[in-house]
Amino acid sequence: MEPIYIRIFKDIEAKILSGDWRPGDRIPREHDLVNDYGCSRMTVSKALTALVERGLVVRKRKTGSFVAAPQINRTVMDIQDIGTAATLAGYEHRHEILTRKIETLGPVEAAQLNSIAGVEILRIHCLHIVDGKPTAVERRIILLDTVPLARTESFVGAPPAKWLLSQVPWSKAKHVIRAVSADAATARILKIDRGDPCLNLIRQTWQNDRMVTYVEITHPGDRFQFAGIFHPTESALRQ
Amino acid sequence: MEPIYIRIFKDIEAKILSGDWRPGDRIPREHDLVNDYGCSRMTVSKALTALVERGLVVRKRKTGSFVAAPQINRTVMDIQDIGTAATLAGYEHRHEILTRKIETLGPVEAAQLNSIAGVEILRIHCLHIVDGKPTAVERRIILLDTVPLARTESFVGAPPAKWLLSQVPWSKAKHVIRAVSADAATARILKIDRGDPCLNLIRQTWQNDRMVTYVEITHPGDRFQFAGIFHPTESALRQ
DNA sequence: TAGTGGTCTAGACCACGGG
DNA sequence: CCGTGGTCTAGACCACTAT
Repeated sequence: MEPIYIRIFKDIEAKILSGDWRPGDRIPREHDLVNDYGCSRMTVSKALTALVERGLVVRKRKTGSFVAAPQINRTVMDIQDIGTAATLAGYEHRHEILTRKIETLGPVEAAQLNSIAGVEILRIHCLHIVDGKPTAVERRIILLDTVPLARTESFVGAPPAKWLLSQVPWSKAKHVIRAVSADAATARILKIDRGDPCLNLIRQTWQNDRMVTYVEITHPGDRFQFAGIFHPTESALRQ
Repeated sequence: MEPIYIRIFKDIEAKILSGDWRPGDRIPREHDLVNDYGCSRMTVSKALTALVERGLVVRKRKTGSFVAAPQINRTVMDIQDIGTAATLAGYEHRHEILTRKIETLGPVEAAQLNSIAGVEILRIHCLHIVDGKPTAVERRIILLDTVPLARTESFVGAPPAKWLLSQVPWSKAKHVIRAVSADAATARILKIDRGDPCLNLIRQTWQNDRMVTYVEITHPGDRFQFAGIFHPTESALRQ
């Protein structure tokens, strides 16, 4: 037996998606839905809350609930560490640490990262090999102040992304995706030609406003892509 | 006065983010939290539901609730139509329709799109100019069966993305982001060199399993990027 | 001021799943 | 079996805001 609040959710969602109720239209008051479905107001409220999360409805005190204005195109992308993605796709994955050194953060980089010059960092360069082919260069900075255990970690057993995930829960992440030309160093490492298009992912992670890590991952354009599917119903109801 | 369920949410979130409670650790039973906070079980449940959505907690019947395993790096990216993005960034935006013709979908393309050959489509090519510079080529297919009004729409007033959003609520979207080399046609339109790196976004949209549109948008690599910030607390609590 | 949603209670029964 | 979470009730008071 399907829960009542899911039935309410689906009914209203269908009305909106079919165009039967248009943006700006008023949705029945909670009290009316209580009567229609013969349930309590909490149950109606749970359905409406899910519809708000789904982005289909806006609720306003005193005035009522309405079909939301058409939304921007928002998508959820899983931006995984390369090893996990490769394993899921059924490929073998390994990594090589190219550089590993402890430095202090210079003023220029500190400004870029919105951090403080002079703090100790671990700088790591790492090559990822998937299915026998070089698939990504990872250039990473880890703030030793936030992650002291990184000082003695070799990253041979698990690549930095995976190791960090197991060490530090993160509370905020920022991503940028760009297309760039391979510079000479990158081309040499990835065994591609200089100037070839590359997909460039930058990720900066914080734990409670303390920066954890900054990483720039460069993929050959012909060997990698990001994909995201947005199934709004599922995400709103966790089904 | 902050709602109780938000206080509970924040307290547990802090325990997890600080590392005080580690992945796999058991969270107090709902009954215990009811005692701790002197509130009803529904209130506790609301907080825990939000923590599940946030990805910090998993709940299991009979066994209890636990700190979730470290999550993959999931981010929410706003993939907006170019006009909206440009306006938000404070730039002037205009578009030119390069091609607009009604066709039937060929078998090869139909297979690519997981659609049916022979259906009527509207094919549109469109150039986006932001801040006076060509910033994107848009190559789009609209299924006239799903969106019959497109047959007579000129797309002069509003670019296709914006017009579609106002016409058709979508229920599923799939995105792919790649880096590619500019081919000759694209390079000419965008006034860049052939082979220059380009950021390529593919979006396919459905309304209740009926395909609405397929679009491929190509940006010069040096004039566009995607950015996403994930503030999990805000998204889970809608604050 | 009055109508609407926002939150909350103090219970209840049920479904699931480990022992 | 029985402890846990999943859902639900029939109310209640409060906060906000359009009028």
